[in-house]
Amino acid sequence: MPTASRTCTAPLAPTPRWTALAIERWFARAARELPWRRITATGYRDPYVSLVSEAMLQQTQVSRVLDKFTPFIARFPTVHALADAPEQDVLAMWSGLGYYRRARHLHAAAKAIVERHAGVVPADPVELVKMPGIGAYTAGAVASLAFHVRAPIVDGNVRRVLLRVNGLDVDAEAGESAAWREATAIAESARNVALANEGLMEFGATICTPRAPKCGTCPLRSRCVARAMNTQDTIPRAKTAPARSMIHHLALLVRDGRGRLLVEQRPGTGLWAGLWQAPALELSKRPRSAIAAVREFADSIRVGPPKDRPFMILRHELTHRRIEARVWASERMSRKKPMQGIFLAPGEIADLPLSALHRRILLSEQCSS
DNA sequence: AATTCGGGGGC
DNA sequence: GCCCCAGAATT
Repeated sequence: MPTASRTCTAPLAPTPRWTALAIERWFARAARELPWRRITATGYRDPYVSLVSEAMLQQTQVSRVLDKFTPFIARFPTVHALADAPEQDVLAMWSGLGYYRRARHLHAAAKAIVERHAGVVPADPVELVKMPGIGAYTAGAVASLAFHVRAPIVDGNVRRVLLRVNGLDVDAEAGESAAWREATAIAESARNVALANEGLMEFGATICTPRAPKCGTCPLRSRCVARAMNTQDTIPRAKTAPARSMIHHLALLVRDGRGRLLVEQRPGTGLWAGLWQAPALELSKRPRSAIAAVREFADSIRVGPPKDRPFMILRHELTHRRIEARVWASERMSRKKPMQGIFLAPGEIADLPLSALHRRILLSEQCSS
């Protein structure tokens, strides 16, 4: 028996090869069936489908994307169909997913693929990353998952998994470059890079979760440094949250004689750029008198006076803002000064690109009428 | 390097 | 309430 027993030695981190093979083995058995994972006659998945799903999945959970993905592909089945579609149609199919810039970028990327690559999605991540809305992650994902190119990918899941397995007790930002180095080594040593890459993400989403990771059934636990040192719950370290500003919306619901609702389009930049909504006054402070403000607003857009009280108050939270919307029903429109604007019937409103906030406003008025 | 861009799930 | 999510572009 050795006299110098090792009682408190840090465990040895696994090699990239070991991690890749363990993840591949696990994923081959545990993969969820998702609509964008279907294999075509080529033996690989449709790269256009991969491109759409990866754009939708940016900062968006799988369960959210499931509702929107199939209708989107049905409406725009090919890269040509998407490239030829009006932007408003693309936004309408994206409505409710958030981060609408992604939809515009995806649309622009489809046009670029048609114009510069004869309508064929490139397999080279160096080419992919030149397209609007495609960064290092999405380029690597399309290249590796749809073409089996040995390109690395690091998303929030992969970063967390690799930091934990290697016991790097840092915050997510500090661990970014280390995660890319490790992901590169994994992609290069994997047996099947598509299985290894997608498996790492799935593993992070279902086993090595942000909170309460399932270490008891983890296929990596024999070699996981975080598990051995009981740091799995603190990796990656949290960062301080940004302050949130308050915005007050005073929205008006205006109907014409046929019961249609007035809508306006937001400016081309900033929050909910180019999306449609009920006409609204937006204030950075709570108004001294909301009713006075909304009366003045109604007069300025030439509609009849609002009722005395809002019929609905909605609260909506975004990452950097918190929005309180008070919604007034306006009385009839002024006949003397007929206002100009766009009125839409309920069925037509359903086809507009609307933020979740204004969808709630407009649809609830449709229901209450 | 820090901010902006949505919306919702999970605890 | 807080953190996070198959991130990317802009400042």
